[in-house]
Amino acid sequence: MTVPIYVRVIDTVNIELERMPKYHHGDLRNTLLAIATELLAENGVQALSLRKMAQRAGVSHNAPYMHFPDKDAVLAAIAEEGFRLLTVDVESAISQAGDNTHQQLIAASQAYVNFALNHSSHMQVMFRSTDLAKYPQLVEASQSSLNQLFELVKSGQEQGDLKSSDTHEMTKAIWAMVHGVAAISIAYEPTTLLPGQASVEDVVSKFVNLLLDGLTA
Amino acid sequence: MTVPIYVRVIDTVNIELERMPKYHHGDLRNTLLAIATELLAENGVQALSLRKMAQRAGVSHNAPYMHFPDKDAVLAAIAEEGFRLLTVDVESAISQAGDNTHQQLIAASQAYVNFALNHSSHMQVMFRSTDLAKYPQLVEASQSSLNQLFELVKSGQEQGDLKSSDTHEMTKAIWAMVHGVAAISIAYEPTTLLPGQASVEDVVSKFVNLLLDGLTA
DNA sequence: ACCTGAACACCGTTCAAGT
DNA sequence: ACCTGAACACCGTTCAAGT
Repeated sequence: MTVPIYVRVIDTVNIELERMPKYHHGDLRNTLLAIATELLAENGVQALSLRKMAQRAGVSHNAPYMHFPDKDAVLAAIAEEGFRLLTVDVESAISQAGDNTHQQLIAASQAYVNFALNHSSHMQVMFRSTDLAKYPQLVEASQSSLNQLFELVKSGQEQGDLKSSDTHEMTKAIWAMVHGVAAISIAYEPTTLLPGQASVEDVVSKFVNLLLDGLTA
Repeated sequence: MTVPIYVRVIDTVNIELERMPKYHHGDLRNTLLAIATELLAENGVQALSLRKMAQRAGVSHNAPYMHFPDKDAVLAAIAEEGFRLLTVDVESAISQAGDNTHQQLIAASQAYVNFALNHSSHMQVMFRSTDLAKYPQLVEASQSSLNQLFELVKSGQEQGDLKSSDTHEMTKAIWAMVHGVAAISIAYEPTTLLPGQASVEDVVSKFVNLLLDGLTA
């Protein structure tokens, strides 16, 4: 008999259809964060709403409050994830560059700016001003990203490629320069910093070289 | 008879009270922008709403639409005003510094970062990503702010204080560095870039000097 | 514990209507 | 031309209630 089997299949499908949208989300928190990243890429930070996230996850509009105290906390979690993604990109760029300090610094900087341009909404969330005291994990994620650069600078100093002035200061000066390029490029189109037809990579490399070589005659 | 006079005074007051909140706003557009600046300083960019602006101006919640097509345009006008305020601050700092190029550059950079910290919400609006093609006046205001720095760099080059490489590139490299310091300081507390008890001015001066002197050994 | 539905106070924006 | 009031579709957040 094929009919009973057919019925049973339909039954299973119905159970799935009824249960999927309610309750049993294996990991709603991470699902929501993944959806947030999608929505950010699609419509920008302005259009990101908890209600839309919940809708796309197939849960009620206040299910997110089971996992986050408020929208601010969601944004902090998104930012945290952003720093991890950024760190991966930068790390990969560094390891693919040669063992030359200058090359590594430029590769890391280019990766940073490319990440900023390819995930500009995510970047805006990462550098939105917020109460850091409330989100220690966010601070940790951002610091570990910065630490990457610190190690690069330190080894550059040890190899005699960079001046031996304060490593932290030097690291932060590079970070500021590269972040400035990223922030301006996001807000004012990359062409604001480009002279003509140059690529973003060219500009980053030029600016970092200016920093390395100095401006004073 | 004093009674008629008394009555007439009340009458005038009533006319005032009835007419003030309707119609006759001399310059609602600028009133709204001034109120927006107030609200930004009070509650940050997140809490800035057209309806609140209108309420504080004493007009209906859609009176602003007589002067701006939408909220985006209001933000663009606020940004534009911000660049003008910034330009004034930087200009004043430059003129108060000595005639030494390095001193002037550092003074201008310190003024930039101080403006960013003292008007962080305004700064966020100025560097929010938007469709620049829609707001040519905003582009103009930001470019005139950048032009200030360009002139400084150019005269520094002419006096032999700065290398004679591309003036635009050099200008933008300085801008990126200083803006990076500002952006990071706004998002991650100034202390993120400060070593210990140093002042913002110290940090800016140190970073700009690193750029001027170069990092390469 | 995890999720829902109803409710609240707020948005930006549109539109017909008033002067 | 300039402004209003009512209305719409959206928010974030709270809360009592269901499993």
